[in-house]
Amino acid sequence: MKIPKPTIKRLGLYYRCLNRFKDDGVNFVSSQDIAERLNIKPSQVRKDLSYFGEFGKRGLGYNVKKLLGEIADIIGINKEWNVAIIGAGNLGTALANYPGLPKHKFKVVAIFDNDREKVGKKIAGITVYHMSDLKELVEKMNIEMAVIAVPESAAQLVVEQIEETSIKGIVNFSPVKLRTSLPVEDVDITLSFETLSYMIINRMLGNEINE
Amino acid sequence: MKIPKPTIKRLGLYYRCLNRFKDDGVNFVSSQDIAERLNIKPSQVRKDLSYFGEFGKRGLGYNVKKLLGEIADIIGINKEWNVAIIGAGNLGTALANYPGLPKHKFKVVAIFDNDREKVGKKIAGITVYHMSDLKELVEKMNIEMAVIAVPESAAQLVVEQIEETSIKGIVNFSPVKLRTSLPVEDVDITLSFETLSYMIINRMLGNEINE
DNA sequence: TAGATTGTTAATCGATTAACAATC
DNA sequence: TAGATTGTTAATCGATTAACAATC
Repeated sequence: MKIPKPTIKRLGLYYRCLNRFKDDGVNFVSSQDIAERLNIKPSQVRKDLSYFGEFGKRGLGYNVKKLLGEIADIIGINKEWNVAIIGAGNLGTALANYPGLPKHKFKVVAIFDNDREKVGKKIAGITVYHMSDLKELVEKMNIEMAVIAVPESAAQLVVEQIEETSIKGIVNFSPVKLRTSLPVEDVDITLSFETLSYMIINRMLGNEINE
Repeated sequence: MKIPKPTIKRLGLYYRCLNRFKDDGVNFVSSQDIAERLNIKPSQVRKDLSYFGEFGKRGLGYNVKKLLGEIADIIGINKEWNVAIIGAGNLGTALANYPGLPKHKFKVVAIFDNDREKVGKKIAGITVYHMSDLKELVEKMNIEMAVIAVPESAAQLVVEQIEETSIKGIVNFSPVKLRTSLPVEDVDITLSFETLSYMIINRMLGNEINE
């Protein structure tokens, strides 16, 4: 079955939201409860979940812990992912230090850079290796995801080096459309600033904006 | 008129793409040329632009420099935006150092933090101030955008402090749905990793994925 | 003029929402 | 059983795409 991309994004949001409920000691939630917190419609929640199975009990709602497990299975965060950061600059350093990643089962196990000066150093306790060792270490360390945190000019080249390895997907922080057959998630920071810029201006002009 | 949100995002992509054409010395491009580079349909490009005016010449295409100017006007990057980063941790530091922001007219002019240890220091040449000075400095420095780069637990509190000032919009790096009437752009890093996780697993399972 | 490409309308596609029978 | 809430279908809404007359 064809699953809408927005549904996948929301699954991540449901997961987070359910964790809050769990922390609050809540055992059962309704689609209504979830929807309220996320500012969406209850039927959206039920529809999204229904793509993957029947997780609720009519009249009762969803068992929080059980649903957390189901969603973790669906999005694949029931296991730990080994991640390599490519680029030991500011962004790479920030991501290596970012506590949100290990907290969510994404473990940065290696950093790669082309600068021999940086190789051998440690960032957030993680060793920086030279790009030429990428293939070897990906196999050895069982790395499945790569983060592209290099300048725009180097991004496509890095992709080609990644494709030589068994890495299965890329989170791309560079503002370039990558040419690759691997799955890519773009995190486009300047685009977010530009969108905000548009929203501010048009709010000031009193124009209508969608969502 | 109601403009689709995806249209705004694409406007930013067109802008980038046109800059590449300009750098290559190209003077006129067709919707086809732009669409090819971005992997979308030419009619999408024309439709997006048509929300805002008639910028092309039939039979000829679009004047690259003129269209760059038009898009800059639309998304509001014909002027420089003064930006404050809230949170002088790793992420805040990375953003302060990120060359993509000033390059795109977003100038980080101040960093704010609650930690007295950090106040007075400089990051990427930008002074770190104490949160209690936010309101005063926002007025003095004419700051219009805030970047939330604080831990999840502090995010909503920061929003309330921002709302006391004349700041007009927020780029939010914390994984929390902010309650505010200001325009917010969320940059949800862990959600991107989770989406990639889903895509990898389902590609391996041979499932269909949308887009 | 002939060829090319726009701007726009209408058709299609996909995602969200309302409604409700099923059932805990 | 009565009340609540699911899972799912059908209706609606919104965004993308194809098609083509207008026109450079």
